[in-house]
Amino acid sequence: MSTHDDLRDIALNEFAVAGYAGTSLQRIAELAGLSKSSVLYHYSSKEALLEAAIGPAIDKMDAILDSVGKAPLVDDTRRVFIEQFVDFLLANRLEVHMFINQGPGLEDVPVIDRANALVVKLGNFFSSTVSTVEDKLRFGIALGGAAYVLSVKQDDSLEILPVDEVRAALVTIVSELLAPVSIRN
Amino acid sequence: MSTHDDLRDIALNEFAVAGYAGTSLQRIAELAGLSKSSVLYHYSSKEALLEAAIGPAIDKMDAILDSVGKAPLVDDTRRVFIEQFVDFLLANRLEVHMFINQGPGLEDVPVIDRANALVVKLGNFFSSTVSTVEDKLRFGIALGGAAYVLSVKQDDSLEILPVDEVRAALVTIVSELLAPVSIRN
DNA sequence: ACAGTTTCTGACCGATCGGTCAGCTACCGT
DNA sequence: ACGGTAGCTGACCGATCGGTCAGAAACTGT
Repeated sequence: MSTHDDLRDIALNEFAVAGYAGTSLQRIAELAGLSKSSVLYHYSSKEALLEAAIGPAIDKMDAILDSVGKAPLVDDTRRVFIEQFVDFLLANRLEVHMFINQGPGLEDVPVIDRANALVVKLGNFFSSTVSTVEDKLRFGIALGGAAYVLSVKQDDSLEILPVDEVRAALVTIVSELLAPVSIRN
Repeated sequence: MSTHDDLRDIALNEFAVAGYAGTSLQRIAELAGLSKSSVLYHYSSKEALLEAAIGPAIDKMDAILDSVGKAPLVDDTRRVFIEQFVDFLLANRLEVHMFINQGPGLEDVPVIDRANALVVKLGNFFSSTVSTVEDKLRFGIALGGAAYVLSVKQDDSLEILPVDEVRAALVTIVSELLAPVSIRN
């Protein structure tokens, strides 16, 4: 893998675990075995590094939302979307954990604005069909809960578990959480 | 309210939204209408401020866990514990959100070690009865999801909702997530 | 062998960080 | 009226922050 991509991966990992503000360019440089100057050669600023770290994931999720369209979630459409959603979470767990938990408090950063807009978009997507207090909470718990459980995955014994099993369990749980009232009983 | 308590509340709020590393003593001082020196008069260090902000909540949750004892969660015991748990989350949403999401990455800070130990203790508490992959995920989603949804509560329209309704919905959802397999069907 | 480009570096910059300290101000009991 | 203490402040400290810049080093095609 190229030095450029190495830096992006290292930065993403550090941003997710220590926070954007809590991660220094010096620290990233040390982890990459480079000098701070070299990091700034590959990325013109700390913000550019953040953009490279979480920007693509935001674009991907945006694409998923657009492809599903504005149609209400019923039957197969709902099941397919949830599977896409879970796959996205599995492939981009650190990114999601980042802009879920650091989105507020990092305002005035362009890429963070996109991230926050994405979360709002996700919320509107679900609340288009339901909007009771409980259903709002259900959506938030599914999103924040999945992001959390996948972000600490590496610390627990969960890391060595087969991905397929985790995916299946996640689909089950998220489906249960997001099931419309008409189906829930 | 006293200046001392004011500072603790302001710090907790800023730590939760901007992160511990992302919050400067200068910022806290400005929000309190004081100088940085005054902040350090009331609290001897930034770490002491963190301890005051989240320490009490950790002690409270510890007490709850101890009072329930090591008995497996069955029948009424389980229901009572979940209600206590939800009430704790509602009363300490910022604290929980903090040491859930900033626990890793803030090592070497004494009070954070206590927080991390608490999360592990919580995990063991639930996995004493069940330990399948799905059940581990269910616990994590309930904990991380509830912490997330309550921490962003203020941004959404959720803020003005009656507390009772939120509490009831949370109890329902958490119970559903943490229900043992024998009950789930 | 040489010129050109990419990669990388140390020295340096102003700003801000957490924290110390001497001293100012305001209120309190006597 | 006065000494003591609690609250608060600006000046200052060394360290670290993100970022700039001139140039060394390494690799390229010819």
